[in-house]
Amino acid sequence: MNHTQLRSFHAVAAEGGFTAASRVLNVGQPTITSQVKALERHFDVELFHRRGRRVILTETGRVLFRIAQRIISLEAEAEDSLNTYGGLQAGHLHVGAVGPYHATEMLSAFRDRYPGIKLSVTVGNSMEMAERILDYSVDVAVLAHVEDDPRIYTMPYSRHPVVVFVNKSHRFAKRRRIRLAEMEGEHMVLRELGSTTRLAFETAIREAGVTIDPVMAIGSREAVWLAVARGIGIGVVSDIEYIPHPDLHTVEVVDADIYTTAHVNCLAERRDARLIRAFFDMAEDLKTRRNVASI
Amino acid sequence: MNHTQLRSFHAVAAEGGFTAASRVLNVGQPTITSQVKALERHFDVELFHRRGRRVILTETGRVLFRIAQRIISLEAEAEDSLNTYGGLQAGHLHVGAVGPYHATEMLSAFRDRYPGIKLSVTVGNSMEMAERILDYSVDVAVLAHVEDDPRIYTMPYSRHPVVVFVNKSHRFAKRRRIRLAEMEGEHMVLRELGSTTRLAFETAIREAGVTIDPVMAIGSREAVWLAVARGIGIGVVSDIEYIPHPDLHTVEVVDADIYTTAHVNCLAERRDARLIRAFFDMAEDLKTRRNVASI
DNA sequence: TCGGACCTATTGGAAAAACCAATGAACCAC
DNA sequence: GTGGTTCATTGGTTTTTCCAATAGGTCCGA
Repeated sequence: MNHTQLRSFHAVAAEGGFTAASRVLNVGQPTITSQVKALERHFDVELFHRRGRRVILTETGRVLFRIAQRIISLEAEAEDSLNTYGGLQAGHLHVGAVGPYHATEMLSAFRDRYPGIKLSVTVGNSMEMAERILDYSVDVAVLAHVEDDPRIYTMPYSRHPVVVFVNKSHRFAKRRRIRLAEMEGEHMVLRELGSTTRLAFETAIREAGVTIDPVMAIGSREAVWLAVARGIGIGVVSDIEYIPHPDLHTVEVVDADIYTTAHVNCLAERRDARLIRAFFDMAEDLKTRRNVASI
Repeated sequence: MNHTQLRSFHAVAAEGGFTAASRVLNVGQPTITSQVKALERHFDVELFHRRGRRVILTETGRVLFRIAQRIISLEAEAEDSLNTYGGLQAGHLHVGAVGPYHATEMLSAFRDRYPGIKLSVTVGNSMEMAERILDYSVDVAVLAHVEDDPRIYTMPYSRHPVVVFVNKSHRFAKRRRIRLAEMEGEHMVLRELGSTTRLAFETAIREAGVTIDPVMAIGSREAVWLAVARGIGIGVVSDIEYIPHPDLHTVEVVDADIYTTAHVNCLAERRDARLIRAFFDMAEDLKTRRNVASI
């Protein structure tokens, strides 16, 4: 059975005539005639009684019409559904992030722009996020780290200075700015080796010929924060990630360009998937707006 | 949305791959690829994640698949239904007849051959039957009368001698055969003017130059039968229509070829409608079988 | 009862779609 | 690696769909 034939039949039955059906389907009337006739001939049934210029469903036709109506209605439903997803009025975007800091702004903007899209956020380190991108369990990920993998597409999003933060009793506690050289020999609490912030900081001091004393490496931002609050050492953090604390104080490093860059990542081959493109477009807009605002 | 695309999508989702889908649908694999791709491009959605040689439904794809399954299943139902009607395993045939006499044999044979077809029988006179054929309220009609209407197709079915029947006290009651001339001046109980039996009989006696005395014309076979039983006159009837009665006796007319012919009729343009053709074919078979049996 | 309006059927040819064979590229199991 | 399997791409062919023109019929009102 041909679907065009079924659609023609349905229109004729619904509109009560071949000509009326042809108008509804935007085709010529002979087309309708031949489609319905082909359907009748193929199954060797009569679907309509042609009484002069009136057509009346036969019993067979009535049975078919009931089924056809359900099919047509389901097709409309399918089309609606696809339009809804394609038009970004429904859908589900899985977002990965190494921490909520960079991602929240984007998630909030995305939610405002596409209220119908469900958002799920997975938090994990950069390596985990890269894996999840590759196995489709997240659609986009906001990372500081840049994956060196041709399968992953990366867009720089925002640049954040790395600041030093110290306990209130530390000698830097009264300072607003320091120079890098002043950190020589400082006890420091650092993140684990893979941390992008740590990498940026260590690159900077190595270039400046400064050496520090890494007293502790901890695998969590909050743990570092607490350790510094207790005076175990001083810490470094991306300014956007810094959480105020009564015992803590931040200090700007003036003579070095230490920063981390947040990137939006996705599977390269999915760069143009509807939802993913929408997320990147929105990130692009946020970036531009911030630049304009800062002028 | 194109139906071919939907079918391809459904097969891929159901079979778990493009190649598997192409085998099920008996088309080449490139066809499937292009159909699904076209569907995705048209609505700007992703339906499958292509993970190497494995394909996995996206959320959008899952939603569409559920709808597509229902559509495909309804299409199978529609096709089944049409095959059932086309294969004469279901359907409804409206049969008209002037009396049950000629029709019952055919109805019985038809029911045996096509047990799934519902039969409705409408009884009425020839003129009513002709009208009902023309307005589609009966599909076929078994009549003695031949309609002189080009829109009605007619097939002769069986020829039945017209016999005379008399009351036990009549002078013919002891006879097996009479000649037509012997009926000169007889009191006769006849049917109404339109009766085919009456017409055949009157034509025969006119040709033979015999005149009779029509004492009564009654519009019902049963009424004539009763009138003759009471001795009001003698009657004529098609032998197949004759119903025995203790007070009645049938007499054959040997020197005249008086008979009626049962015809099967239908709307000429519907001669090849499946059910109608089946009825005619069956009538043809019955006729042939009777001729063979009579040799 | 006659003609205009309206409807379905038919036909031949044009436009569009579905389709395939061949081939490429990526992946997986051995 | 290597062969077997899978999806993607390309071009050209076959099939389907479609239309314009037209015929033949019914219906309705003058």
